[in-house]
Amino acid sequence: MDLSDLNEIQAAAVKCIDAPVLIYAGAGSGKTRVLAHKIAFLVEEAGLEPSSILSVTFTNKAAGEMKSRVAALLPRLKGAKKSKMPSPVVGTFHSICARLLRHDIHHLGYQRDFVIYDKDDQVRLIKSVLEQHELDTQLYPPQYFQTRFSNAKNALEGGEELRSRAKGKDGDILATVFDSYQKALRRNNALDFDDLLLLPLELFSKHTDVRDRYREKFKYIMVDEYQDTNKAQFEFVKHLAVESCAITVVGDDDQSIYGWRGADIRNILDFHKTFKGAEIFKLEQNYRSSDVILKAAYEVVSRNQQRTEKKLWTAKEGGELIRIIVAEDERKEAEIVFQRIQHEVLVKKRRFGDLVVLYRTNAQSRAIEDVLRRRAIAYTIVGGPKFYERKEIKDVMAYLKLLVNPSDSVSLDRIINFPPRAIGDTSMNRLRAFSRDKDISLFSALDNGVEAGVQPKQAQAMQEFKGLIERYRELMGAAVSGPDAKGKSNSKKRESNGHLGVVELVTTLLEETRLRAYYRNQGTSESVDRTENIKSLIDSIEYFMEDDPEADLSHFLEETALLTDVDRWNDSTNSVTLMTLHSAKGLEFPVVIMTGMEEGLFPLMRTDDTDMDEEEERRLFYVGITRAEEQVYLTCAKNRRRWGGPPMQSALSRFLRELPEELVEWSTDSEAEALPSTVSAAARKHRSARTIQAQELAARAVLDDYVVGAFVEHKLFGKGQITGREGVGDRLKLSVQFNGETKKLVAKYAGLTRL
DNA sequence: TGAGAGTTTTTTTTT
DNA sequence: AAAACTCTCA
Repeated sequence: MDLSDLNEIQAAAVKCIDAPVLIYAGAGSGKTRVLAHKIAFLVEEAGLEPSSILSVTFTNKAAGEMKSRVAALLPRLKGAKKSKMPSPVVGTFHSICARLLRHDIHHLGYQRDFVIYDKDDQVRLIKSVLEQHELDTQLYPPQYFQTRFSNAKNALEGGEELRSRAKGKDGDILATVFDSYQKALRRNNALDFDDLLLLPLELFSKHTDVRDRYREKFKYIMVDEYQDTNKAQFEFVKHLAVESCAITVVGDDDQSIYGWRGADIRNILDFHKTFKGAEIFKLEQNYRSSDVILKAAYEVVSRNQQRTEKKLWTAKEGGELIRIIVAEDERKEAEIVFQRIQHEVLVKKRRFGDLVVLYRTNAQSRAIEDVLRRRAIAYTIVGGPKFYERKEIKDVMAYLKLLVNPSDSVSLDRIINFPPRAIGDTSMNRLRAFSRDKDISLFSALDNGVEAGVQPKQAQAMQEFKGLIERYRELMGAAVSGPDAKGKSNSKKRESNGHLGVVELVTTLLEETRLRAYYRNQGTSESVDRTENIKSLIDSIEYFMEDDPEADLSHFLEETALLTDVDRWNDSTNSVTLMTLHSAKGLEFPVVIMTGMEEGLFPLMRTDDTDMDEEEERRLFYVGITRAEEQVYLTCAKNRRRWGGPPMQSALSRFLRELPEELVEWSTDSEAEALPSTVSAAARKHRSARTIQAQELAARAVLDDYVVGAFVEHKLFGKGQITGREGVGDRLKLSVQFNGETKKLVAKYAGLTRL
């Protein structure tokens, strides 16, 4: 097989298939290329079936990339009909485990149509457990339990460890609540994120026949971003590969940034202990960044004590200096971000899609977003207020989840009285007590309202609701038997007629429940957004179904639960990307603008408890810088307000001082504004840049001054005032009020002059 | 029971 | 500053 695309070390790592392989792959060292080649190599040279190779990636997006790169390398994969030729199994730990459990979870006494609880669902469930134990949720915040439980599970610990780690009564409470929480999950036929990783382990150790089946199936295992695996993930890999030793893992301890999520750096450092005779390769040639960027990044990260020594190098020389810009406050900082975008696009002739703005916390995006919106810069936010976490979306999803799995009491709780059906807390509490007493699911208890001591009117409403859900379950083609029957009913028999397509089903359901109408009739500007969001949820269900006509509702639910924000990010739209440093891992951009470079914010310091992990913060900084190919900007604000309070003075981030002086260039926002009036060479350069900008502005109206309220002049209509705007770039339309008459004009062609 | 006013908390990063 | 939660009154 042709490995001429690879350098010597890369090729050696690909060809080494007789021993476990650990590849230290620095940022931008071409590890995806290596992994893709190795899969192709295993197929071509070792004769493995593609479907017998399991490749674990960090995001689903990376999985998609991996698949298409492998396909490009394997002509027979590419040419063949997709359905004919099985492709390698590529996905994240979570999605691979979910798929596995859909197959085999019945061995553990769960039903296959389990739903996945996100953090919000978990907290709700914990809250109801706390109430059941009559614990004050003020004194015992559900959030806290959620974190503790998740950490415990990630470390493969349970109630006992929780008990012994905490002192005294707290330990008992933790253990008790944990126990009830687990039981509640099981009753609801639900798994939380951590269970997705844990249950396969339980399955493998209790049912070795199942484990052996998977060992047989997966003849070779590859794991990317190995430095970010936690204990459960490590055990999963170990189960499958410890005997065969047919495994390659790729990682970079300098890019380990998920310690807080249970990622265990020892997994990479102790790899050779678990997998005997491991071969280690270090990829140190970087194909992404300029020499300046690499040197700066190394200077910073090499201060860390806990790391294996490696130093990236590049064949490129020199590069643009790193620019640090100090702003007065976060508003000015956002202005600077805008100016730099403007500069890069107009002067350096870059596309908007070449730029990324990074920050430590999601909350920082707002100030930047405000300015970019005002300035009509097309931007895309990755993460932040997440679509699938919006209230209205969760409401609709709760209906869908309940259709798939009526045992899901968290979803039931959420929607039983939404839109209002006159079933309040009192009634529900009675019903809950009743269902616990009789040990039946909350859903089936809906029939027994009167028996549970609920008022007749409410009891009837409950029955009606149950009838509604059941009717739609039938329309959907689900087994009619209900939740308490054992889950041998297979989902795949909806060829039979009388069943609605998923989209029709959802639309009708939303009409009948009047949920959409509820939001539509609120009449607030917010409710307009919410209605829109519901619409786009339906659209995305439609797309999903078009993509995979075989899929059903539970597939859709699974996908939405496991997709990350980066997965949903469409990098082909030509717009500036805004995201957190964590989300940026694995990505690259010509220009990186890192904001909020202040002590306390980055490195981030929590005001209350535990002190920060300085080394991890530094690695995060390293990850940020090494995303850049050519240019890095670092900005900070001297004063910043955090959550509404008065502006607080902040000191420059220590990381700024750790950069070698000769590689950086400092300026402040006031200097930046003053530049054109001075006479230095740099300033002249800058001024000519401004001139170009002005011309470009008029011609392209991409970066414009057409703010609402501005006064403009039109050749024909004369003087007017801008009253509204829609669209961006060439499609920017302005509403302009001229002398009593309002006109809508396409900015590009209107030839307006700002007054 | 339901709506609206008033109060408190939140923010670290994410599967 | 916004969302989530609690309280009060009809």
